[in-house]
Amino acid sequence: MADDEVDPAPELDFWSFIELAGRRLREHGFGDGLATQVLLTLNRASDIVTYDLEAAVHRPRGRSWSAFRLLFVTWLAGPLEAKKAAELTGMSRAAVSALSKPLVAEGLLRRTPDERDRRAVLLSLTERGRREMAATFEAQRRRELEWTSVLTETEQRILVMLLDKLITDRHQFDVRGRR
Amino acid sequence: MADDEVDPAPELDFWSFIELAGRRLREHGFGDGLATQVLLTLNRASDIVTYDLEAAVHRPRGRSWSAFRLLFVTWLAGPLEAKKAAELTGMSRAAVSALSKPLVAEGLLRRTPDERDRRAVLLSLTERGRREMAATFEAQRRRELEWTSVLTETEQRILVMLLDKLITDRHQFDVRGRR
DNA sequence: GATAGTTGGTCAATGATTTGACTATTTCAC
DNA sequence: GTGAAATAGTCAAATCATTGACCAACTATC
Repeated sequence: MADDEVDPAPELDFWSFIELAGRRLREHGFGDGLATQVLLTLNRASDIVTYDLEAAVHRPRGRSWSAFRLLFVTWLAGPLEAKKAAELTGMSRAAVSALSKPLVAEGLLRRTPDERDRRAVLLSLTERGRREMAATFEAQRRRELEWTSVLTETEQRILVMLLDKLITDRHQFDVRGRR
Repeated sequence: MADDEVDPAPELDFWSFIELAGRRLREHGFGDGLATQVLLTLNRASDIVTYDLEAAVHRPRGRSWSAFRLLFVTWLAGPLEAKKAAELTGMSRAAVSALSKPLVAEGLLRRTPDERDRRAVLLSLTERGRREMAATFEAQRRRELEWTSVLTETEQRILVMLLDKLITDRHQFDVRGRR
């Protein structure tokens, strides 16, 4: 039966796949596939950029992407509870706990008991941590600018606005996610 | 009270953090932080949506997000080499190998040796696999529509266009990423 | 103010994915 | 053709993050 042999599509990369997918979904009666295309492209773009930043900026400096995120929010949001750091970075409290251990040992991060709530721990950067973050962020920023420079400033603002809109209005339907 | 330290920012969530970050980066002399904001928002949006789709659609059906992605590309791109499936889904060949094992055992996926290249294996869906994917994708599609319905069709097309632009032109600088 | 329930952080176990080594095959150069 | 280099898939080891259990501390209610 000739249902199985779809033509091998000689040069099938991610982009032609998206097109192919749209066509097939339409054949299967699944509408125009625009929503699928939006989310597929969103995920792919995020993965590619993140992978690049990690590989180009952070791994060479001996840091994981997650460690960078933790240092980054601590750098900018001042002394904050581990719980808050977990929320802002989008990781679990356990992950923050595990990640912070070596960073404290290396002298980048400080953990001070919270006066007001003795269960909690406040995270802040040491002077050394601040210096490293300033340097690391400068490198990351350069890379970010390379990525975003293919868009005009207006396009960048529109992009942010559309992404904001996409995830800010999500309370319309059941939200059980962790953030 | 004189909070000589950084004020604890009572209601600090991801969105106010983005604003705070912009302000702080400006203070530190790092420009307007627009590039940072673009990429931060991109990652966050992708994470939130993906997490939701996995939790709402796939985990309840006993599938991981990765397994779904593998089945999805196999469904739409017909019989394809494991290598190609890895490229399209953005995972490693080893991951495809590992993921496909239980799917074959469950009778959703078929692995047939490639006639032309006896090193390679062709992945395709069984009849049962096709039925499951049709049902699963219908559920995923409904969820996708809920997400994207806060944007007009034009906005969705612009979003895709901007994301395409962001990652298509990346060959300007060193690309060593895996895709 | 005692007690029940909640919350913050940590630990152990689990699951998932990557990298690198290895085998089998193919491709290329001569 | 023959041998060297490259490639597809798999396996083992290592990495990393999540969940759930747990303890300590806080909060609310009686």
